[in-house]
Amino acid sequence: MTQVSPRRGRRGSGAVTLHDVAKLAGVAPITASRALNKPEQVSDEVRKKVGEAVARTGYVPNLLAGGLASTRSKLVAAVVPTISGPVFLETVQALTEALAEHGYQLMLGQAGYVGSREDALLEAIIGRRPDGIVLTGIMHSAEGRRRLLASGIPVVETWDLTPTPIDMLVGFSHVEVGRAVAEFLHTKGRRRFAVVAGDDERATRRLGAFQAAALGLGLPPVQAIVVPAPTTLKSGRSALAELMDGGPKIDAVFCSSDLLALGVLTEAQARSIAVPERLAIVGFGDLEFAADLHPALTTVHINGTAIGRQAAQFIVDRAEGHPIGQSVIDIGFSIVDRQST
Amino acid sequence: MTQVSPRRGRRGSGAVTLHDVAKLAGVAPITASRALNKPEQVSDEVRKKVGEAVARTGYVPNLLAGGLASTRSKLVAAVVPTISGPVFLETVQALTEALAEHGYQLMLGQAGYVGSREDALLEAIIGRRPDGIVLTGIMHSAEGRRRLLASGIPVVETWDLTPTPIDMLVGFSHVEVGRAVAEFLHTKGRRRFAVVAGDDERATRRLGAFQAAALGLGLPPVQAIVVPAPTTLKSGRSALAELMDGGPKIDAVFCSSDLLALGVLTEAQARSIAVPERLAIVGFGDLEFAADLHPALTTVHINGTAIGRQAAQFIVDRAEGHPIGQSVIDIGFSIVDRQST
DNA sequence: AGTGAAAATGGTAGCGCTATCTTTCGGAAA
DNA sequence: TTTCCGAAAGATAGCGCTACCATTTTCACT
Repeated sequence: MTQVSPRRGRRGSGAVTLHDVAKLAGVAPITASRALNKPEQVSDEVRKKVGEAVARTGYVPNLLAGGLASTRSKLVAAVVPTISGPVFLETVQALTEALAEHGYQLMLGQAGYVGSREDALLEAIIGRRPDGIVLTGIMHSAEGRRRLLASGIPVVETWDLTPTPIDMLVGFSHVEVGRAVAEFLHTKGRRRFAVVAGDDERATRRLGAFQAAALGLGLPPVQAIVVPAPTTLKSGRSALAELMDGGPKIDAVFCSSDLLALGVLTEAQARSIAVPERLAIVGFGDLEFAADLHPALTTVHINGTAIGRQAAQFIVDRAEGHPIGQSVIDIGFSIVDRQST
Repeated sequence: MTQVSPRRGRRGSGAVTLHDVAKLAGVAPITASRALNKPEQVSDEVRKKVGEAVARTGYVPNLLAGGLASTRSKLVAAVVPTISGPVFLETVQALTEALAEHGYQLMLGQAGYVGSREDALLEAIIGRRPDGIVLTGIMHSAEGRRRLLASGIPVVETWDLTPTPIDMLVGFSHVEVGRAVAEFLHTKGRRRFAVVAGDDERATRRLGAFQAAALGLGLPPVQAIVVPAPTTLKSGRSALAELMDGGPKIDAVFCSSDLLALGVLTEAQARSIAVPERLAIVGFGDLEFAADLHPALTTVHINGTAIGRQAAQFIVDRAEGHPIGQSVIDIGFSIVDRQST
């Protein structure tokens, strides 16, 4: 009752604080805090008074302070190679939404495909003490993995299946994809394969498995064109040009992204190569436009939304202390057979 | 000298703190803080000792605590309608990178085109006390604008030019775009226009200006097909189908996104409508693939990277207390004349 | 009426860091 | 030598919030 705090002046943001709200509501600060964060623990009357005080003052809780005090920041970091590759967008979107439902906010970091900024990025992320970190197909450096592990922050790796996950994981096997596509094309009667792949690690793995499977099927060697990641329509066009202008004839191309496939398709049209009659094309990703191309693109479908949602689930469960059954989930994939094969 | 702090136990994250580093380096915490944040204010010796202590302990500064104490969070929030529309990606990417260079981190929020989540999102953002907020073509509600203003956080609106910006702004005139495209097509000898546009506010504005300009040019009424945002290749296809199957003949279509334009182009190919001979197509956005389509797509180029960079500049300048010359920048646009017209 | 347990509220003490002020100290000016 | 000044380092006091524990109130049940 002897509280006097005439806002001495120089420090602080000058914004409304929980103290102000509490005073206006006539309760202790801690009670006001509970009214907002654990409403079931206070009486209806307090809840109402505090609610009114909040409305009257326009109070917005300072989550930095809350996070510091509670060691729960309600922040989740997502790291992608680059945001402009449309592949992970679906995952990031689902992640953002699923997290928002639980009151978590997403922090975005771009690692770049080359992995130079990785260190500074990690510092920036860990320093923010997020409640979780979602990695999409990156984190090459052993040093980086060690730092993540040391930080004690829950980590979800996605879009891949590694034998030694840092922590949790939701993805699928790129090796399986490569093999499955090779078999699929073989079943369709194709025999002379080519691959156009980005030079990132996962695409390379798919490529390798595809080649191995073709070999196992007794087919001639697979021609491979490697293009720089992120992949573009343009690289797809020039890759097909290269494929047609030199080297042995081919009757099927497996592309490491739908954008690349669109490029191949575009070049095929420009050269009046009939798809799928003379050339079969398979993409990867099943981007939203794939189904509506002409001809509709056969591609490998990955449920990016499910990956994002599951990653969010993992992190929220971990943060709330719920037990987690499986910490590694293979989300699988499917080949969507459309008109381009 | 009587300091005793045996880590009493239950609270806190258990991580290495600045105190630990300072103790190991044999200096006061505040000195360690300075060694890290204002290195020019300490002696070489201290800088070295602290550096070693950091390396030995693996210390990562807690930015939540730092932000709370200094009221500068080094966080910037970006709000987009949805991340899956590729239009803003370039801007977000440039923003992330430019901010990272100055030690700022990006927080991503999706408002949705409908603007229902806006309120909760604002709460989550403002509560984090970011040093700046970047808005991309949203924030309809007057209430939202009021809250932003009240928060005192620097705001940059982008991708639009409004007469009454909340704070800072970097964008271009959608009205000008609509008019310019109409004139462009007219110059090219086209006379019977159609528009396929998403139902978001900005696209609608472009549409309106396009129609008005066509009218002013003495052309017949412009047929408009409005499709739901975010726009897709599929909507583009069905829009052209609708346009061809009923109504008066047309010889040019202005699409409110490149994806839509790709859809129109695809449908035209499926129907063997020669582009550009019988139908001219203009897109919007100049996505990376536009130049490499067949035929290459004529489209409106917006320098999304410049927008992102300028927005970052605005915020950093504001945060560091540098004076800002212009607080409203018209970044302009250009029509890239390619093969589809 | 008496008891104990649960529900509701409050007090205290930090979370880990930095703004602000104060002290210390070497050396240039007087 | 004395004085003064700036550079370097430290002590103090929070930033705004919540964990933890203590206290008060309520109320079902003997």
